[in-house]
This record gives sequence, structure tokens and C-alpha cells, in this order.
Amino acid sequence: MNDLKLEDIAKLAGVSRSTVSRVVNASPNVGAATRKRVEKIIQTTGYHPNAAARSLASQRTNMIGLVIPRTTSAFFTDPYFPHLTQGVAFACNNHHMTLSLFLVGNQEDENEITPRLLRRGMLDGILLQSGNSDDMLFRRLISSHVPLLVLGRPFEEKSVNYIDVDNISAAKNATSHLIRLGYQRIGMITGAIRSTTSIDRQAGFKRAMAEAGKTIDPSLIVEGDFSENSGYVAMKKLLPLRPDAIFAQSDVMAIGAMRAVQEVGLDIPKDIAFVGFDDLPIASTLPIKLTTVHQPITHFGIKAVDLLIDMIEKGTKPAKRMILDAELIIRDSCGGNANNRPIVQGVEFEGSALKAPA
Amino acid sequence: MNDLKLEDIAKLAGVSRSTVSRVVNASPNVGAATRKRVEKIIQTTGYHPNAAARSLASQRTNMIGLVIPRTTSAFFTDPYFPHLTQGVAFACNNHHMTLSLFLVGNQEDENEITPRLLRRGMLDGILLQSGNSDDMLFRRLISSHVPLLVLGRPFEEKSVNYIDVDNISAAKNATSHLIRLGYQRIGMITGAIRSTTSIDRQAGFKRAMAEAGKTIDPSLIVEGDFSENSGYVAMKKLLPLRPDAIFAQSDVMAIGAMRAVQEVGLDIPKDIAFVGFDDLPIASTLPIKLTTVHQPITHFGIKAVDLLIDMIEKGTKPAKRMILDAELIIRDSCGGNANNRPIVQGVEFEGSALKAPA
DNA sequence: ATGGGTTATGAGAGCGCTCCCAAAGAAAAT
DNA sequence: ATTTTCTTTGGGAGCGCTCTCATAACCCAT
Repeated sequence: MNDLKLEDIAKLAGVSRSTVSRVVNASPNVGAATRKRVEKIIQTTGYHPNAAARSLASQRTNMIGLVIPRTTSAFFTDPYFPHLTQGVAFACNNHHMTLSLFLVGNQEDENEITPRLLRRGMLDGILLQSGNSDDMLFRRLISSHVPLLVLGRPFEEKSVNYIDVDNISAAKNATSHLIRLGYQRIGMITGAIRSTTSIDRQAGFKRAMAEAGKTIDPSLIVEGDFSENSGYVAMKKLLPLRPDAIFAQSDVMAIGAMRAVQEVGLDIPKDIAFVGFDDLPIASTLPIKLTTVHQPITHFGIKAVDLLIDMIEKGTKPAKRMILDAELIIRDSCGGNANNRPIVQGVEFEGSALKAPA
Repeated sequence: MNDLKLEDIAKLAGVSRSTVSRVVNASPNVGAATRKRVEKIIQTTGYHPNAAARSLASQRTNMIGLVIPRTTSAFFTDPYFPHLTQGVAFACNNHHMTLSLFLVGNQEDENEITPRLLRRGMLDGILLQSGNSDDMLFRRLISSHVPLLVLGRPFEEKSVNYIDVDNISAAKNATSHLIRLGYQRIGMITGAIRSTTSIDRQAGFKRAMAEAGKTIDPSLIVEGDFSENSGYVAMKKLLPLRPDAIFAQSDVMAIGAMRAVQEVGLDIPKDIAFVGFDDLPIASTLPIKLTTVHQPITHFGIKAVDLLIDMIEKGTKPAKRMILDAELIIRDSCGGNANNRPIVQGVEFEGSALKAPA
């Protein structure tokens, strides 16, 4: 039906191709009358410019890719990722950009996806979720021509653009809070041990302990992988060691761990206190509301897109770096006094804000 | 660095542009020696064809769009959606297709996104999550030239291609199971009342009741919107009416409702039995394991992509229709006998399969 | 009037690929 | 040896846009 091209509109309006192009692209140098006339024709014919042709001629596709590498793709079982995607998607809309999603499931996927990522005339820029250090995809992308912004601190920071949350400070604050409340045997459930996220949160934990002059019992640090089940399993190991407080590196793991605690009939926070990380919506609707570090996930996605677009338009050098703060939200799971409870703000709570039961 | 084009490779290999194109596109009519030579050059130079140019010339972009309309975008707080996206993304990889994600947040988003969707040379086909009947986006997309497959039954089925789960039968089975177990006052918490999903599940519920010769108490049917909180709120309304079993139209709502039940100290399933819908991974890790209808979400996404690609390649007429079955998984929340528990299979359980605690 | 400066419009040359068609060469059939 | 057929290769015309540059039209100050 609608096989019109620029040329046809031009003919119908009695002007040249160039003029129609100017109207379509909102160029200022068009006479008011001409513009009106052309716009009317476009309106009535329902003309839409051809994206491929435009991309070819302008060397801009107005598309960005969001890549979740294989080593991180378990993230999809974690609510973290949908929230991030949402932020990225909304920001793309605001910038009139189209978002392409690349979920790398396995090695074949990676081989299949990589050339598509590297192809010219496909993506104006790439957002890459930080994964493991031995990520082949990561290295190939880094050395490509496409502007690349890494989400989360990469292993090799040198001259790579990235955006991250201040995991060290946040974890330190969370741990310090536990220390301040007087807990003596504070354990930690880590995330996937090879991720920088987990490494940094661990560093924050250790720093807090060191500053408080407390020695760390290594057996109280148990490895998880950010999943609910891994939290449960880790807590099973921790239970015999009688910790009185746990810093879980993700809310989901905290939930798994709390499940393990409740199964043996212990009380939270009286017997064991908990602090999580993420502040997912569910954290505030749990039977025992979770004290946790609020990550501005959606906001993080938005900032990432803003930064990437800036890189696309103004070049990638010098390397860009952006670190966002994360704030401790004190609720019930950590025990102690919950008076100075900060207000939780932000879009990621829509649809799950819970009216207090009567 | 890598500003090579087909022409350059041709020159380096001492052949014509056409021949290189044939090699790149795996056309059979190339001499073995020539192919080797060209492939070698491509290998060493790291040449990648320009996607925009290829799209323009071939009229194929190898991209499909996944569109979540405004009226359904709350879905993103529901784990249903990530799972679907994952299925779609994986299927895209298998077909060497790129997935573009369009999350419509609000009216402006819709206005912004629509032209991008309609643009030629952008998408080979569109997957549209079914939303409300008054969805403007839906109508514009239906009447466009792009092959369109609707996910979930649309309001106006006539000549639209769609794929759905057999919600009516599934809801009927779930309800019948409750009836069979002898429950007398069976309530239902619906999803968003204007969605076909919810309408169909409601129809299944009613059909089961009718076939069992039971009258329906309309006050035992309470409206939710698929969210956890709406389940909680709905249950608060239901509690004074003393139902002995609840069919919740989504797992997440069932979880919210169960929370309300536990808050007043009632026992599940002894005082109130539950059946959910979706069979999210969490359903089997809940303290009281949830009896629910297993939706093959990831598989659904895969099938959808397969069907859409078939439409792209072979035309959209006659209208395609595909209905997948959903099976009742009996666990603990419905009480009664849980012996004939089916095996739960499938990819969506990865990473959350739970070892039984010792 | 006359020139300099601005603004509006058109023409044309690509952007980097695909794909049809023609040509050349090799193989098979006569 | 000659014709026919098939395979392999090259040439050229687009695909539908953008963008630079030239031209035409118009403005105001002198």
C-alpha cells in the first residue's frame, strides 16, 4: 500500500526531494508555506521514511544495543535486570532511539551475536553488562569501533568507559550499620565471586570491619551467586557457625537466606539480623521488611543511556566514568532502632507500594 | 580503522564485488578456490558487511520488534515478562535475528514509538503483547504493512495472527481440581479485568463451576491486576466472606493473597486452599509450595518467534493462530492429595531448582 | 538603483550493498 | 570437432535516503 518514497512526496508537493528531506528532518531552512504544504502531504499519505536508507546515507542508525553476556545471563532470573532494561528502554524512547536486546545464552549465542554487534550500520553504541574477566565478547567489543559503555566496573578499567554504583561505600555503610547495632558475629553471603560487583561489595564489608577494629572470620564469608537458592544454601552452611547478623550481597539472596533461618525456627532479627542489597520492591513487602542498600536501578539505566549518547555524539575520549551513590534503607530485618528511616523515592516502586494493613 | 567495504575485499582478492557478496552470503555458485581465497581475506581484514546497506538493498533487516503496550506495561513488575523476553531473545539468536524491545511507558512514549514501528526498512516483523481493546497502537499496527503476531488473544480476533495459551481450559482444570477436593466456597482473584487473559481465565472458572452444578457467588470474585499487591488487597476483601479456596489468576497475586491470609493467622491450605497461574520458579520454593497452572512462558516466546518468521517468509495469509496447552501442577497449597504430582520440566526453572532441605 | 548578505530551493553524487543479466569458461552431449 | 548445458564470474542498475554545493530569490543598507 504505502510504498511511497521521498521522491513521491516531493512530486506530490511540487518540490524537490531535498526540500521534503528538510521538512522530515525539521531543518530550519524551509519556507513556512512550503513546509505546511509538504507536511500536509506527508500527513495524508501516511509517509514514513525508510530507516535503512536513512541509516545508510547518514551513517546513523539511532539504535543502541544492550548486551547481557553469557557469564551474567543468570541475571535474568534476578529482578535487577528487568528494572535495568526498563530504565534503558525509557531513556531510549526519550532520545528517539531504538533499543536492541542481546541476551547471550551460551557459547553458540555468543558466536552468533558477536558479528551482528560488530557489523557497521547496525548500532550507534553498545551498553554492555559487565561480566567475568575472561569474557571473550568483552574483549572483542572493547577493541571495536562502536562506542561502548560498560555497566558495572569492568575488570580491566584502563581506557574503558563505564558506569557503576559505588559498591564499596554502600557495602561499607551497610556493614557499619550492623556493627553499630552491636552485632558480634557478622557473616556475609557474596555474589558470584568473579564479578567486580561482588568483589567491591566484599571490599566494602572488609573495610568496615577493619575500621571498627574487628577481625574477620573467613568461615563467615560464604559464596553465593546472587540467586535466591544460593542464599538459602549459603545460610545452611552459615547456621552452624552461629552468626548474629548477615550481610547478603543481594536482596534475593537475603530472601533465600531468611527462608533457611525461618525453617530452623530462628527469629529475624532477634536471633539473626539481615541486610540486603538492591532494594527491590519486594524488600519492603516481605513479612519482615528488609533493611537493604537502595540501588537506583532504573535511574542507572537512564544515566547509562544518556552517557552513551553523549559518547556517540561527542566522541569517546577521554574515557567516561560515572559512579552513582547507593543509600542504605533501614527497615526491620536488621533489628535495632528503625526510626531514622529514609523516605524511599523513585519509579521502581510503582505498582508494589504497599498500603499498611489495617 | 575497519572502514572496508565489499569493494575493498574484492580488490584485495582480485575478484568482483559480486563474488565477494556471494561468499559472504554463502551462495553455492562460487568456485572452491575462489571462496577460500576470499574467506581468507575477510578473515584477516576482519571485514563485516554494513547492515544498513544490506537492508536497503535486500529489503530485509533481520530484526523483529517486541512491543509491550502501555496498557500492559505493568507486566514488567511481573516475572512473566522477563521470561517471555528471554524466550523471544533466544529464538531470535537461533534465527540470526536481532531483537528490538519497545516498552511503551506512557502516551508520549506511544506517540514516539509508533512511527518507528511503522517505518519501512526497520523491522521485518512485530511481536505485540496483547493489551486493552482501546489500544490505539494495536489498531495502527494491525493496519500496517509489517507482519504482526499478537501475543495473547486480541479483542478483535478477525484476521489477526496470534498465539495464546489455552487459558479457558487451564483455568477450568484448576477450578475443577478445587471442586474435586471438596471445597465449597471457591473464590477467584482476577487479573486486569479488561485483558483477554483475565476474561478467558474467568470463563474457565465459570465453566468448571457450571459443569459441577455449583452456583457462583459473585461477591467471591474480586478484581486484581496481576500484581502482588492487588492480590493482597483482594484477599483482604475476600477474607470476611469466608472462602475455603481461592483461584488466583497469577502466582504473584496468589502470593500476595497468601500473605494476607497468613497475617490473620489462618492456615494454608487447611483454612484456605490456593491455586495460582503461571508456575513461576518461585511457586515451587515458597514455604507452602503453590499449586498452579504451568505456563510454558519461555517456550511460548520461542514458538512466537518461529511463527512470526514463518509469516515473514511465507506471507501472513491465511491468518495464523496457535494455542498452547497449560498444565496444572499440583503442590501443597491446594491441600488434598498431592501424590499424582507431575514432573516439572523445562528451561524456566534453571537456577532456582531447590534441593529439598535435609 | 546597486551591491552585499541572507534565506529558500534544486540538482547530483554518493552511502555499501544485492541481484539480475550477460559473458566467459568448463563440462557434457552429440 | 561442434553444439548444448551448466557453472563461475563480472558489470551495472538500483535500494531510498542525506548532504554538499550551486543557484535563485529576497532583504536591507547605502
